[in-house]
Amino acid sequence: MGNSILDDVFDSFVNGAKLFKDREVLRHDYLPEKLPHREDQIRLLGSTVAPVLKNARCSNIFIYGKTGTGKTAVAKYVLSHLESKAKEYGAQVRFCYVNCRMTGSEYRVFAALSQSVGLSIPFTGLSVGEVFDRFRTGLDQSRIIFIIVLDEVDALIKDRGDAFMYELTRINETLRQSKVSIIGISNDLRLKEFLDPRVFSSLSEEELVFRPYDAGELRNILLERSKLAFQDGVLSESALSISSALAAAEHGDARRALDLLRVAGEVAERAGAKAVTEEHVRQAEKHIEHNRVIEALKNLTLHSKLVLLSVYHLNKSSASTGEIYEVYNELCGEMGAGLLTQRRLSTLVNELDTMGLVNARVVSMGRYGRTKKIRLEISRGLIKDVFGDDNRFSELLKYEPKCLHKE
DNA sequence: CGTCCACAGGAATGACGGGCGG
DNA sequence: CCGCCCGTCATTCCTGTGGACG
Repeated sequence: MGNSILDDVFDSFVNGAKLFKDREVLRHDYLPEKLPHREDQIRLLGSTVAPVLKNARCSNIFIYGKTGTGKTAVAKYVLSHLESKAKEYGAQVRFCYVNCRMTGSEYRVFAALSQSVGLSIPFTGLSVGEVFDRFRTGLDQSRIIFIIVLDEVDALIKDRGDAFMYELTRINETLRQSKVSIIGISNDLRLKEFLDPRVFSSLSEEELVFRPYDAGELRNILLERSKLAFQDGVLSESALSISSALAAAEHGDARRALDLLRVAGEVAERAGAKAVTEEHVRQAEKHIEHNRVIEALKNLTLHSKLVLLSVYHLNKSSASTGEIYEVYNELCGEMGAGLLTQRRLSTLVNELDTMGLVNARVVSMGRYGRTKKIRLEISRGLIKDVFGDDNRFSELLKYEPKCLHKE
């Protein structure tokens, strides 16, 4: 019977210690019934939106806080409760949650808003202004109080500007039968610097700041969730503490803490352990980072890969833009790809930097110009692994650029 | 103390694939 | 099918600049 290597895997999965009760609870999009240490914010947001229950428009609100401080969770929590209350009181309230970064463009944001007032909008083809007009008329006809939640709105403003925000904040002036309130959520506390003062003041009739969690608070959050997520007594005290401590060090990111704990649980389960230990959390940390990088590498475009390979080939503590361009130039020739300008390469390098694959900072070398110093941020072994598996790149991995050999 | 290197990085513009309404 | 508009990627042209060298 025991004829396959899988038997072990399956058997230990079924018979081995079951650690999880419900691992979904540890996903960061899970909305718990209690949000520890956010009672104040919940009350404040709640009292701000409460007027809609009497069919009055509520103030616009701006919410600040770094990632994993519970902004999204609190907003969704309050609004879902508001929604059921509104049914109870028969208030004509509807809300629409849009994550601006995921949604991508102002066009798609307006499309999403339109959809939630019952319009269907083609995912491309119309002008932004047209979509906005349709949204406005559609909204007005629905005769409702409409609450718009724009999550991660900073992402959109930074690369599209705030013109669309201006339109949105002024929309009430042209509505007869509906009213709009806006809840903006930003990860960047300096967002006001990017905003037209008129937009900013109208947007932040109320402001709400989310402080990062400290290690103790994170510990409480994890404790609450782990009661639902794990079997009793499976999670060690030390695993709990180290998860909170690691996440607290990373600007108090609860999302991070939950990820660590979930992956640690998976690691422990796979190892057939009876409990989740500190060591499992440490492995989870590596595991998460490893996956993140591999995923990022795979999704790079052709030229970004070539640029990264160029940095790899230079193989020194820091290379300049010019050096990289030389190697990149050769690599392009080697694989017969058309080459991009140095200007373009420069922005590709910046992208690699924000992804954390590479470290780039501008330095001046005085008489010898001004350039970016670029260093690989990930292990060379990882690059070998990922690119070695790809036929198109395995050759380039071994290729020795000529420009590196002239004295 | 000015020069001048080797780029940085903004702005404007264009090519391209995709999708619309008419 | 056309004319129009979209977002994305890329090019071209450009002005700006920290600081070692002379």
